[in-house]
Amino acid sequence: MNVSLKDVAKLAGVSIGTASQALNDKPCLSPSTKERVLLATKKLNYRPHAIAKQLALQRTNCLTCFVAPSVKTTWIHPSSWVFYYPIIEGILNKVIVHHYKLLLEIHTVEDTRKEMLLDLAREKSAEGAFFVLQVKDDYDNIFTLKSMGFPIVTINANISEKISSVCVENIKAVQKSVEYLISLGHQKFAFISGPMNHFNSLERLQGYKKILYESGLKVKKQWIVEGNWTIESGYQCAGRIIESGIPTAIFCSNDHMAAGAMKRIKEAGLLIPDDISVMGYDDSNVAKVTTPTLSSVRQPLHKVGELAAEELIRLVKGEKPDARKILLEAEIVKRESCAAVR
Amino acid sequence: MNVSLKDVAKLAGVSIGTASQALNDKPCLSPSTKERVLLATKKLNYRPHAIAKQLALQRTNCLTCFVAPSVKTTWIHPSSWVFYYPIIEGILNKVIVHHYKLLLEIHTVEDTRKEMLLDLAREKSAEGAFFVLQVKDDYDNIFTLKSMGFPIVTINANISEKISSVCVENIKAVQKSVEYLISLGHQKFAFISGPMNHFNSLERLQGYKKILYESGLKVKKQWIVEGNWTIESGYQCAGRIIESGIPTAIFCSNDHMAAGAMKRIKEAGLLIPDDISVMGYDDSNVAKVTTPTLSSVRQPLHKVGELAAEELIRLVKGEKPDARKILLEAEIVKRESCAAVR
DNA sequence: GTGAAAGCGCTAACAC
DNA sequence: GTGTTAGCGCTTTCAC
Repeated sequence: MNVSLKDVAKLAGVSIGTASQALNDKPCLSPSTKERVLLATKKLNYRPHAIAKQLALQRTNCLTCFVAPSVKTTWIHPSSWVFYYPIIEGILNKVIVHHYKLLLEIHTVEDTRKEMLLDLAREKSAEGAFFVLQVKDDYDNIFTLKSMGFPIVTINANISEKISSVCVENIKAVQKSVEYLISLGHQKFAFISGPMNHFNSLERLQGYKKILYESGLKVKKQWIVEGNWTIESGYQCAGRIIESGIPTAIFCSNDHMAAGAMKRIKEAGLLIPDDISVMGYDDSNVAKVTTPTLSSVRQPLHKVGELAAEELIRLVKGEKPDARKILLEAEIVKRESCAAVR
Repeated sequence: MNVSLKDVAKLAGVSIGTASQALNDKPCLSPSTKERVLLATKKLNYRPHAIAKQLALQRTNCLTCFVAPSVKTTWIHPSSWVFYYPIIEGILNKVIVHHYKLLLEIHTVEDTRKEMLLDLAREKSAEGAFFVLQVKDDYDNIFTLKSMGFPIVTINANISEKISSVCVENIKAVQKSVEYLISLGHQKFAFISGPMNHFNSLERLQGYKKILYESGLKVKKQWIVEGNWTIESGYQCAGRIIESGIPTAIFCSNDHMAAGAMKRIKEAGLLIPDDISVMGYDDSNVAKVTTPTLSSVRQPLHKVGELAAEELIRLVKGEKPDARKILLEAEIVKRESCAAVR
């Protein structure tokens, strides 16, 4: 049933070693025998046994993408998919042109602390790994993995100078957003954050504080509230903000929370953008269907995945294994939810 | 650097064969030697070389998920992610408990027609494959793959009696939705479809026609229009419907098109649900943030993935390789966009 | 119980 | 140019 190199060699009337050379385009082979082997290959519909080849060559042509959401009690929330999926797609897009395959693993953050993680390097089933990180945590095992010589690229977080990473400049993006709102005359800002242990949340908040400070505007503590990325939490957060007075603009750390906030704002009898401007983040489809449509921040997530893939493949191939810190810029997408302050 | 079984054996003072037995819990081994081997394993931080093991055992513990979107000119559209992602997550969830790994591949439909597809069986790097199918097409290569004895489960399409599949009952779901609308007094229905070469589109349309026919309502041809799943296309389609008169209810084949349709309806000065009720499909986040919120159809996509994984693993293990056709039921999620006809 | 040896399917170094 | 052979790291059969 299964045709092996031996069968091909026999049919072509050559030795198995010669057959191997013919298939791998080695020089020093008479064109005629090469042709005979290739013909036999066709006839028998032969395809090399991937595993045997991997063992002989000591390379698997396989990378793994390790997605570590926050606590994975049940399923990853849709507000996170919109973040993960384009990245994975970008990775896949590049990985395939370099003839690599991609394993996908979704684990909890806790799992990265387990001994298991080091098996990635010891089992040798993948040649390198992407870590899509969300939660600020102790990533000692990833450092260890790296120090074992295992090629790694972290995505959405730079956890060490020695480990390559690809991220979007959250801080800058938020600064640009707030600057845009300031240019519309806004001075009273509120901020709805994601969970405070998430890289993205922390950086976005940092950017927010920074630009407000630099612009000489005061940061009102009651107007910084923490949600959990969901629509519902956005709704709650907006409620808490309103209790402490009415800002003229609310920056939300993602579109889902922004949508929830908009609902709450409307229920309070306030108009968007007339009374309050709202800004989201992610430029997801949600931003396009709210009423009014939501201004947001578009991150080049496909590009993040593509660059991460190119970087990891570079590391795997062993070219100058110096770590790179790749930063991409996001862009503001202006829609109806932001307007000049009255 | 790399510790192999040989090193473990040497440290434990046994032969390599014995070491292997100890690690694999074979009987007929004195507890004392077994313990010595295990101790050496710990000391050396040994982990078996995955590829070598695979070659010896002739099994890879690896499955592949082949996602075949329609034409993949650029990137998969967000309206499709909301469909793919939960399925993949469900697969992953089950696959991992059976100690399998998952390869992810995204290709075009055309790719499934290429000889390359058969390499899946010949290269032996994966033991089985999921095919997430969207487009009605000629899937001869998948049949061939199956006939080569390669375990396969198709998702979202049943392309052969002989190939196991897991699907959601589109027809029934649409029937339930329309029945719900009929119970609200609606009689004048319009239908916004996805691309007519997509399995889901065809089945949903079929369900629509069936229930209207069975209910003695007439199917107005101008009120069946084809979109492409996007918000924009929903907007266009609604426009075309309105040109031929005003129905009291519009069924949309996904939430994104429904959101687009709602926008167009409002622009025409009509009220939702007062003048027109709108129903979506997918129960995505989009449905929760439109104004009014959108009634929709929730598919158990995680479950689809989980069942597909269990089925494929069953096939891989060779238990009764008879094909199964697994059908799951969707449920209606009632929100504000549907109301009794005035 | 344990060790020796063959074999999984391929590549690569080295004779001829 | 081509064939032979020794691995790659593991499992498993079969003597001892």
